[in-house]
Amino acid sequence: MVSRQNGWEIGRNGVQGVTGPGLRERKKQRTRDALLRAALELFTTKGYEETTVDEIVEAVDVSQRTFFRHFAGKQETAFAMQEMVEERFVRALRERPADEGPLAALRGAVLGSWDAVGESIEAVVPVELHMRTYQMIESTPSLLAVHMRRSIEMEEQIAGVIAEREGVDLATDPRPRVAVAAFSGVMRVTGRMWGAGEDISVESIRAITETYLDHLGPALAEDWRER
Amino acid sequence: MVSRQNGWEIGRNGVQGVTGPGLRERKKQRTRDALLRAALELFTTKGYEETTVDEIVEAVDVSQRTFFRHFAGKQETAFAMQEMVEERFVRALRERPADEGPLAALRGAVLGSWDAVGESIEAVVPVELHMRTYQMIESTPSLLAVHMRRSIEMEEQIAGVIAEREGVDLATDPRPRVAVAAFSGVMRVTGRMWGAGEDISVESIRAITETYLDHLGPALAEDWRER
DNA sequence: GAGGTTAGAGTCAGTCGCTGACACTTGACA
DNA sequence: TGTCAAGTGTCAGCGACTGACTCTAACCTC
Repeated sequence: MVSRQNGWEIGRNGVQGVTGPGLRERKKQRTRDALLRAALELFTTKGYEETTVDEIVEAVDVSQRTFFRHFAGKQETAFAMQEMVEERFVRALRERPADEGPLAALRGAVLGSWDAVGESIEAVVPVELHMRTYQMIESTPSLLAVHMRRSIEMEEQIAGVIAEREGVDLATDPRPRVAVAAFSGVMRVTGRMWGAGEDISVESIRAITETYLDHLGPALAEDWRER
Repeated sequence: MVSRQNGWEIGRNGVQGVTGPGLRERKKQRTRDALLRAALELFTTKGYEETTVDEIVEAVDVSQRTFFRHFAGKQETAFAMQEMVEERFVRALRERPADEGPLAALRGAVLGSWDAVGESIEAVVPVELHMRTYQMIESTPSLLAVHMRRSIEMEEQIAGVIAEREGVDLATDPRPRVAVAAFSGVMRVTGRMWGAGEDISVESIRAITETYLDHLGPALAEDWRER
């Protein structure tokens, strides 16, 4: 089956016209969410490498095969929430006022999406679990690796949005990619610094983000001594 | 055994005092180099994921266990050369004149180490094979992920060197990390652009590196329209 | 409401990356 | 020359993941 975003059957069953997802669909989603919660809970308590897929499926009481039908791999579960957040960020960036410069828009979008992160997430897993997951990713080498790759895939996407906003050609003008690369570099340091600290709150990472972005300009000045 | 960098036995056997590595050591090194060459050759011809460890050891005619005694994993073989290059870069950075600013020093070091890359490498594998390996890493998702993680580990190290050079405190001043993050971001875009092109030469990547670094300043200007 | 269709889940067997334990061979050194 | 141990081989086993097949129950049609 070509599963659509939400798998909604539109205007089919019954006389009501548009209905919600059917029982089958709901059951499927419930299984997926249960697997996800169980996985993240296990990862954050006993560690990612120390958690086997068998343990996850045992906690939800489904077969291993079912796990691999919902997720391409063990890793994918760790980034399921991350994916939602990133989607939100890109949308926020597209909606920034057109008169903002590239860096101002990026800054606005990232801070804005931190503010709104709670709502989208809580529907699937507790926000606190998501935050612990983020920290776990930062401190687990194999996940950190995937995290980095995902972030450069994001960079390409974001560079496209910036190029569009600024009306420049991505193929010939290196500035969108360079600006986004520098910005993302700072974002990554931010995440790492936050993960290394004790304060796991959303407010904390928001504050760190702001501080580090403020330093981007000065850091690139040629001589740091005469600031 | 605690294998040292080169495993040289100093001032032991015979009357000559300082001698080269013994027969055992040489044999070991030969096995390792053979495994490395075979692995990279297979990776670059039939693809990383499509190459099994069994195929590599078969090509060299040793047991699988031997492979895993020389390399922590299949991935490690893909980055063995990379490691040499990075070592060289850090050394080059430390040796930059003290009056250069942070970005100038980074730029000088990276361009300088591209120039010198050939010699260190050719001793183990043909430079052309190394270049193809680099391209393969860029185009293989799982390797790209590891590559990214390695590069942020490098960032931390480089930030330390920069902080030292500039006489600032890494613990309280975010500028070293921010500058290095921005610089590394650009370096990564550079590698990706090079990998996507057709020209696999060292000259090519050197030229791209220079071009992109030139754009770092302008790209961070607030308004691109009035440059 | 009966009956055919099919998506989702289970079972099983097998591949690949990787590790621990143990035995063997052969350089290294006294 | 004999002892020691580094480097290798063999074997058994774990964990992630896949393909092929079967079964169940939600579904859609009539």
